[in-house]
Amino acid sequence: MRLSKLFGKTTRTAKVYDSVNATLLQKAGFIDMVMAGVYNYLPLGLMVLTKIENIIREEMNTVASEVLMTSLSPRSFWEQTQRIDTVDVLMKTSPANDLAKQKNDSEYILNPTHEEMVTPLVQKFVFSYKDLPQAVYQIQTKFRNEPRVKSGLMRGREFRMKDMYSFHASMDDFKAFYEKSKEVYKRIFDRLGIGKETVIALASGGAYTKEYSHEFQTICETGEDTICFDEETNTYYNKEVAPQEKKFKTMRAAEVGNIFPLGDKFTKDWKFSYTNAEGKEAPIYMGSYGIGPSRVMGVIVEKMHDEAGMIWPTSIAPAEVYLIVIGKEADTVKQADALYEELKKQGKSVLYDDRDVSPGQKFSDADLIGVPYRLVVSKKTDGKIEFKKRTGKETQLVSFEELLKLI
RNA sequence: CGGGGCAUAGUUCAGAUGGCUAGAACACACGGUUCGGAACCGUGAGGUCGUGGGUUCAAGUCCCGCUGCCCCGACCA
Repeated sequence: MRLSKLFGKTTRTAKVYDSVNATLLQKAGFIDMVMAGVYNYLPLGLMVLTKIENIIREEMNTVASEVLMTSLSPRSFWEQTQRIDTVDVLMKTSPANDLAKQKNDSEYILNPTHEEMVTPLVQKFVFSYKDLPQAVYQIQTKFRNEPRVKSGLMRGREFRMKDMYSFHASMDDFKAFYEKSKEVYKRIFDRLGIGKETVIALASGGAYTKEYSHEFQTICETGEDTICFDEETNTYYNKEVAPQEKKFKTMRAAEVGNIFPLGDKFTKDWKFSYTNAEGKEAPIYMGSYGIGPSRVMGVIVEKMHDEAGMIWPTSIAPAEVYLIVIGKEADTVKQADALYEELKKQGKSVLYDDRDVSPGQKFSDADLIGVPYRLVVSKKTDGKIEFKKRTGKETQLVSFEELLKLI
């Protein structure tokens, strides 16, 4: 798309935050803070978020069905599982006025997670062993009233989450699916460009199971978690559950995903069971599997940037190439316009910097926005195209055919 | 939830010890010059200094409450 037509702008006077992702994403016009931990996504930021979510979606579709559940839930659902008072990040609505108060109890929950929603939903369609297993997922906005938000997109009060829930007729079936989900998650993080630095760490399984849960932790200096690596057993632990030994190598990491066994906690609360092949009632076992796309976006900025700006992996960059035109001579503009159209025809996504601003600003913004390849067309390139990688220093003059081989 | 800091133009900020007819840069508008690393010159528009009280001849500046934001810690199915 043409930058002259794109809503949003880079700015020189952005506030410098402690976290790089909050600073750079706002400076580059990807996001806009509304209040602590709550951000608008502007076009460039939404492009990245959408690409992240689509990669997750493609991989999740291999093991589950996508649904979209509501953001609001009735208070009674949370009373059913007795989490109305124990989950302290719950955001509750207050009655709008006295009239609303008369009509109903007027208090709703803005869902921080969806076990309370998905269990009764699946219960409506599953009765027999023939209906199991089931796995559904959604990608949606979640609300958590965190006592302290911090670090830009890495911990907010409103954030994006992919959450999957699986339902099984037996523990064995659950375990097999749980292992399979790990493989799916690995593929997702590989495609997002952080696979090599993302490890699986054992973590607390929470209140409903004695087993460990598994966190997908991306090694990151500015992450909130500390993980420990046991070289003998080749195992990572979240520090919270690491055995009390001092032999571990510890490092900082950011939790980008978490999968955990739920046992029959929720299915029991909802009296959700099935009829087995012998005609007898049997318990249903559940698992829950999360990835935070907005947090992933923040973590990737934390890990991949330099003093000039962000450096996006190709798979989630807002575009593949950043095309700069310098000068207003008819020939130059014509060549740049034609190149833009040709690249689009070839299926390339292009940010075309056709703005009436100085060359210096275009170069600077290209680095800040951080798409993988930069192209320049000017009087100096003399009918050819200057090519440069965001991560490289040297430029080269190429023809259109040569360019297609490079990108 | 504890501790520290901050709140002034669209944005980022400067305004010691009270004297303000409140400034700068960036952004914006107009004119001109310029076109390979956030160009330059000129002109202009833009503010009830977060909010409610208080002290004072006088409050952006001092005191108290409230609200919001940033940072540290606790917390984080």
